[in-house]
Amino acid sequence: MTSTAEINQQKILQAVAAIPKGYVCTYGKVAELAGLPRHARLVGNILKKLPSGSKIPWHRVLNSQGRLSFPEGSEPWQHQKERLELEEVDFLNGKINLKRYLWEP
DNA sequence: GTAATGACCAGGC
DNA sequence: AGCCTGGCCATTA
Repeated sequence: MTSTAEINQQKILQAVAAIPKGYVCTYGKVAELAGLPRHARLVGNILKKLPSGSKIPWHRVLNSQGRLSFPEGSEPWQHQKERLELEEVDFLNGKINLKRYLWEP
């Protein structure tokens, strides 16, 4: 079915997949890069439903505060943090320095 | 059809 | 720093 989500999902996933290794992006930016301004929320909704094993680097997507969108200390939070650290993204005080790692084309 | 929810954001206090 | 509000849009009940 060619629902809106179907199309937007591809655009958003494509935008997320375009984030280079070692960089991160915010939800708002991802939506904007996908050609869907102000769809930040939709990005979260889609990533949430994303099947595990997907090749989408969802861990490179953060909220505008440079923090992970999960409660600090939770399982998915640790998982995402770990993945980012493997890509040379450093955490300072539990937050990421967006000035340094934010990907802006 | 309406109402509530969400891995959000920016602005105001 | 924090918390609340309005907005945005798709999904879900």
